[in-house]
This record gives sequence, C-alpha cells and structure tokens, in this order.
Amino acid sequence: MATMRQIAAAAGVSAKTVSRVFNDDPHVLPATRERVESIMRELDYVPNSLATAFRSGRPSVIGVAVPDIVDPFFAEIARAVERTARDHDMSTLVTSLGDDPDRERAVLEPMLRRQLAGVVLAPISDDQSSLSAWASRTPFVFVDRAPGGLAADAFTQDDFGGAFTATTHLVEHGHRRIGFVGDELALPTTAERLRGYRAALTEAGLPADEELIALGAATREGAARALAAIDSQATALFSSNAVCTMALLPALAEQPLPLVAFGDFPLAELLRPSVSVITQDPEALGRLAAERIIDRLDRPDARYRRSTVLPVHLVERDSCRAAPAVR
Amino acid sequence: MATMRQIAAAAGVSAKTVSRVFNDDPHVLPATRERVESIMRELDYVPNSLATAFRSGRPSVIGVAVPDIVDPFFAEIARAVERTARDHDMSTLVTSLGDDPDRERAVLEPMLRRQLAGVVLAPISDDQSSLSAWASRTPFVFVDRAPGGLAADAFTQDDFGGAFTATTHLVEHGHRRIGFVGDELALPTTAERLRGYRAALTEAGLPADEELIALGAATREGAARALAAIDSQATALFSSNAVCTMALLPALAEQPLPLVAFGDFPLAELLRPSVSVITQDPEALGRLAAERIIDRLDRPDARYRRSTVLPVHLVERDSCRAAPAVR
DNA sequence: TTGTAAGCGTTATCAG
DNA sequence: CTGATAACGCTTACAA
Repeated sequence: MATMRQIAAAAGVSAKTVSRVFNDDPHVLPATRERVESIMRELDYVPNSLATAFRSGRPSVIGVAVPDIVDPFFAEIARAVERTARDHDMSTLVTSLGDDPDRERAVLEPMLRRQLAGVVLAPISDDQSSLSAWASRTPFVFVDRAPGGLAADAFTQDDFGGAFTATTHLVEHGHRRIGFVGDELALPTTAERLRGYRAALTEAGLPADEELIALGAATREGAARALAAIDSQATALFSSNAVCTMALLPALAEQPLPLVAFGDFPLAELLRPSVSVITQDPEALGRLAAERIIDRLDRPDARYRRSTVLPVHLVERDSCRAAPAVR
Repeated sequence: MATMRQIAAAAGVSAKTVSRVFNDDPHVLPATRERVESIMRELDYVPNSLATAFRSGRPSVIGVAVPDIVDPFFAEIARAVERTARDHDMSTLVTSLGDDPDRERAVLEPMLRRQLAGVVLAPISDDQSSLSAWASRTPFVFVDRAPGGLAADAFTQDDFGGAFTATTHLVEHGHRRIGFVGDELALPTTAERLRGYRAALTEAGLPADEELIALGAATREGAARALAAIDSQATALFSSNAVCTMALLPALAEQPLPLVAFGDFPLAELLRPSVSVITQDPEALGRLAAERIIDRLDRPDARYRRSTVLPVHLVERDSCRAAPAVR
C-alpha cells in the first residue's frame, strides 16, 4: 500500500513530482520520470482512490435502486446503467428495494449518504416527497415508474398506450369480457395501465366492470386468488406486468385463458401457448437515465425535459388466441 | 452542502464540537448540543461520506463482478451480497464482466482501483494469475467458479457430484447414449461437470464417446449447432448450465430429447415438458462470500478454509422422462 | 466540556 | 522542471 510520499522519498523527489508522473504531466524531465516510474513499479503503487475522490470532489459513482435486481427487467436497467457509467470511468452502486413501500426510504438513505453523481430509481412507493431534501444534493432520475410528490427527471414508457393496445388487441379477437390482473394501484405503472385498459374498453363500447379487475397478483398465491375472482367473468386477460404474468402462469396452466401481458420475459415465446406481450426497452431506460446523470454532472445548468416517455410494442404470439375454457 | 466548519461557525463552536454532537459523544453540554443540532437541521447537514471514508481508512464497499447481472443465477448472488453488505452498513458495487475472457481484467481493474473491502468474483476466464498483485490489496472471494492461477477464498458447488447425479439419473431411465451440452471448457464449472458426466458413464459401464460432447452452446445458434452435432447419436441430454439449457430449448422444441440440466431457472417447471434440474443455491454463495469478506475485514489474521463446496440437489420434473424422438 | 493541532493521500497554486 | 505549502472534510490525540 505505498503512498505517493513513500514513492517520492524512495525516488528522492517531492510528492508533487510523483503526482505529475502518475498523471502524465509533461513538465517532468524524462530522467526524473523514468526513475519515479521504476520505483512506482517496484513498490506496486496504486493511488488511493478514496483520497483522489475526496480531493477532487467530483462524484464518480452512480446509484441504482430497483425493486429487485433478480427481476430481469430491472437487471437489464442496472446493466445498462453500469455500462454507461463504465464508459465514463464511473462505477455503479446497486440496491434492491424489496417490496415494502414503507422501507423504501430506509433502504435508499444509506446509499444517498454517499457522494453520488446521481441515483437511478425505480421506486416501490407512490410518494417520494420525503426524499426532497436528498434530491437537492443528489439528482434522482426515475425509470419505469414516475416520481410521486417530487419533481425529478423520469424515463418511463407508454404505459397507457401499451395497455390500450393490448386490450384492444383482445377486443379484436372478439372478447367482450376482459380481465385486468395487476399488483398494486399505488404503482404509477399499474395505475396508468389500468387507465389504458379502461380507455380501450370504452373505445370499444364495452362496459368497465369492476368485477373484472383483480389486484395483488404479484405472487403465485395472489395471482391464483386474482384469477379465481375473475375467471368466471372473463374470457380473456390483460396482465399488467411481467411479475404478475409469471405468477399467473401456474394458475393459467389449470385454467387456460387468452392473455396479453405487459412486459416481455425470458422464455415467454417457448411456453405453450407462447405469451403475447407488450415489450419495453429496459436497456434504453437505464442508458438514458445514466446519460442524464452524467450530463447533469458535466453541465449543471443545462435544462432538460423532465419526462421522457418511450414507446412500447405489441409482440403477438399465441396466448392471445388461446382457446378459452368452455363456459 | 454545508460542512462541519460551516455548522460550527453558525453555532459559534468548533468543528470538533459539531463532530461530537453528530457522533453522539456524551461529552457535550445539553445546551450546546441542542444549539448545534438545530443548526444542523436548519442547514440540512449531511456529512461528506467521501471525507469520512477517506479519513477512517476502513473500506465500506464490497464489489461484485459476475458474467452477467441479467442472468438470474448471478443476480441472486449479487442480491445476497448486497443484503449482507447492507446489514453491515456497507454498499455494493456491481459490474458485469461480459463474455470475453480477455476483457475480464480490463473490466475488473477500475473496480479494484477503488478501496474495496473485497470483491466477490465469478470469473469468465480460467486464469486470474495476472490479478495476483491486486489480490494482495483487495481480498477476492470466488463464487460459483474456482480461481485459476491464484490462491483465494472460493465458494462453489458440487459440480462433479451434480453432473454425476444428473447423468446417472438418465442412465437409470434406460439411456445408454447421453449427450453433454456445455459452453466452454475453460470454465472450471463446465470442466468439472464434464468430469462428473464422464464418471457417471464409466460407473454405468458405458463408453465415453467424444461424439456425444458438444460445446459452444451458450447462444441459441450455438446450442442448435451443438444439438445438430449430437442428436443423431444421443437419446438423452445433460445440459451443463442454465444459460445453455435456455439456449437449447428452442431447438429441443423441434427435436425433443429427454433432458436433465445443471442449474434451475425461472419457469423451468412451467415448460412442457417441465425441465428436471440440478439446483444450486446462489443466495448462499453470495451470502457466504460477503460474510467472508466482512469477517476478513474484522479479523485480518483469522485463517479460513480456502474452498467451500455447497451441495446440489436433483429436482426431478418431466423432461428426464420425455419421449425421445423415434429413430 | 470544549478547543487546538495535526494528519489521512492527493492535487492546485504559486514560487523558485 | 521542481518543490513547498495549503487545502479538501473529518476525526484522533492532546490540551486547556
């Protein structure tokens, strides 16, 4: 763990000269440079990054906080952030928020206490107003889910439009009783997708029947309950996100229903029936969010459009045509 | 961004007193404490973590480097590390190494330059000897894959035994021509699993036919090629890891073959046929690795068993019984 | 109980 | 081209 001073002492120069050599400052005599370099090699010198970071004052770490890093959607966001950060000589701190909205802040704060260039956040609660003090020191960039009670950059996707498209697609397959399966309305994505679903029904002249809406479907048990609550009513389903879709699948294996799901997931195309989905672009969400953070670091006074909404696309597979159970 | 000095000036005390108040040092008059606290609140004081970390010298970050954070197996390792770190007031830096072994070192080094308590590493190359200089400053703990050319802590699973069990299971189903599908022999896991596969064949008195072994199956194209190369020979398959298994599935949909796979994966049980697997415990790998790092930090002179091997288990589903194509 | 001085390792400033 | 000095924000050791 040699320090610059030690290198300097061994080379018979000042610490500053070592610093110059290390940082490729041209104002060093070749002879001096060489001597210092050889000693650096000999003593295996590596600068103390804590000291450098502290000294420079420029944050070199981006934080990523998502509900669950094991969810491939969020993992892809994290990977994109990390790649982008790496391209700018920055590192990435990752945390999984879990599923308890009341703990969101507690999990975030230790991360926010660190000097971060910014935090890419996919929140699990619907209200980040208690984070406003933090937001003034560390820029937040929301991804996937819009902020609540806080003005911050956000990169989201067209939840309303995607849900509208999915629902309309089922309507076009002749369905008039389409169920909505989701997790929590507190999530802005779920709320928007429900709006899109309802708008599609209205547009099609279909009634918006509350009995067709089942929430709490993020676990297998919840999804089974949700399905049980509506499967006598519905001839087809719109699933509001990939977690719900995957939780639904075991129950749907017993009780097949045509399905269009918001959010692609691994193996969706290999299931029987393969699952028709609305695809998002998590890579773009992560990349854009990280770029925004870096841009804000470089140009603190620049102004940006606060909210960017990415398009989504319907990928039609087989599940939208699956034979409904006879009733 | 108020500093301690600014709080001190505003409160009419010295920086040290502010420090004491902040750190709950009892040697402060209640009146002084209160005055300082109110000013801290007013100025929204948050300590500069870079300064604190630098000053303390104690690293408070654990690094995680895995092939791909989007792979749920590695994501689960990362999540376990992060949880464990969080329980000890530490944070977690994550990086995805990608699939080019020659870039392993280049991706790792920026992470190693930071003062880390340790790095949890699932390497993509078979030789980490070029990292030995780094290993003396930052403890490495290998997970899933054993180190090559480097002595370091490692938490792996019983690759040999799992492959032996899987292959034997297929033998017990009456198969005498069992194919091995894997990615790269440079990976210690693949090499060990191949050994286990061979041992099982030998044990069963079956010939170890090189024509039954196909590598490079980490992508769909590679897996299709691998399958094409052996499917005329084999009546059943052992897949060496989850990435290969998922890559194989599309080709197997065309060309069904009984299968046992090393590594569970999401939805494995919902495919038709559901996939029989050898399950690992990535959560334990991550947790144990993180605990080792923390332990080494607390007790630098403690001695540990270098290598710990976790057991694996066969989860029998349907794919091991799937009807082989008629031939 | 409170404050002063010094230093963690690096780099900017300015002098030589 | 090189070096002394100071400073980043905080805390430890030692005084007062």
